[in-house]
Amino acid sequence: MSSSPVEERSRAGRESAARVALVEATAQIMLDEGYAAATSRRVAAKAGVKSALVHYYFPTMDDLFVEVVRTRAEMNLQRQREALSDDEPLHALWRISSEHDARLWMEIMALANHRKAIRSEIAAYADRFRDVEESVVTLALRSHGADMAAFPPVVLSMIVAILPRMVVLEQHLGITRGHAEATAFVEQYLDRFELRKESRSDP
Amino acid sequence: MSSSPVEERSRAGRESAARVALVEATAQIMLDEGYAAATSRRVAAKAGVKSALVHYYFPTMDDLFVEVVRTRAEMNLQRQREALSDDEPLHALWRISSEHDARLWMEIMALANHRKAIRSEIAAYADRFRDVEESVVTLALRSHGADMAAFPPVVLSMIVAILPRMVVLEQHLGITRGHAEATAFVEQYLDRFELRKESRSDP
DNA sequence: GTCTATAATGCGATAGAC
DNA sequence: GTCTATCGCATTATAGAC
Repeated sequence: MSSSPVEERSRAGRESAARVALVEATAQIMLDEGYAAATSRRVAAKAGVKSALVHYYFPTMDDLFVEVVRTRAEMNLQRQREALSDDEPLHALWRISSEHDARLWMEIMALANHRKAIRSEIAAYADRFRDVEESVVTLALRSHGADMAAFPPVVLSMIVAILPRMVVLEQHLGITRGHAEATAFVEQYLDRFELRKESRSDP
Repeated sequence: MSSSPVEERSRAGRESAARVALVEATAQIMLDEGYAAATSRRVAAKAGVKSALVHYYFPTMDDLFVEVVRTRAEMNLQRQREALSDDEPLHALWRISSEHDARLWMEIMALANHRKAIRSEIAAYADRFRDVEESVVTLALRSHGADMAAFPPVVLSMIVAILPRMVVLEQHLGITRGHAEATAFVEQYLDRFELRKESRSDP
């Protein structure tokens, strides 16, 4: 290991500048031009290194894609953790979904449809993510004595997770119909289960 | 034109056997292996012709992809039209969404994210599709005197359209959490607005 | 309308120098 | 750890025979 003092805390060279740059460049190209455009030569150029280095860090391109999924999954789970300590975790989760880079995840899902390694990675992530979502929603509903048989928390959490992502995707395609109504509808339901009376326009 | 008597009714050679086979082969490869695998050579091989013929019918690969989108869009709009004459059009639309090839549309959307020609094509289709969905839902709600301000038809129609597609996609990725509950939830709402009392388990 | 042949480019991956 | 150089193959697209 040729770690300088500054790098010493990084885990076994997994965070060398070039490696991190390659993963980030790959995500960026996938987002901008699609997963098919993320070739070893293109990501190397964007990261400012030569393409042979891609194969030094990631023997196959699949290894690189898996690392992109892992990295972005951890980023999102971290954002989710932060949302839990929000005053209104339900609203915070909804906001995460909206800000979420839905378009990158669409690329990742399309990729996962045809690559086993990525499929397992994304499935594991989705399970962890939905775990947290469901428990937050369950808590919110319970504290309002909602009828959870008629309105299962996991369903509300799926709608809260999926609808805003779909709106983002559609907007990029030039589709806008129903978006305003869908957003208003979900927010109205969130308010119903998580509105701190003393905090709205009347502090 | 060298049309045989049988082919005479087809519009200006746009439906030659080879051309149709190429479009179908492309859709199949996109579904099975992703849009990146749909190369001129691969689709030609699958259609049983030589790759130069692909470029005879479709000067660029984008032209071919656009034709796939057009063809599948027309197929789905036709299925939708048939659903309208169903005894329970709301349930029929829900069924279409479920049977819908969500995975192919995911590929098409990923492709559309980065290719302008395909983007316009899919936007036009989505608008026509959602048009019909919305009016069917509006009719169903109105005939039950539902509160449409609190429950906008376009939102219900989005949920009815998106949720089952998402379930299909996730299932293929190995995610199952919440699927049964989501399905049951939507069906319960459909039944509420479109249940012919005399037809259920008591004919 | 369909083919053979080919040009020009880009790809993933590896060997080996430094 | 990063580079140069290269192998072998696939890609889109075109030219031109039939």
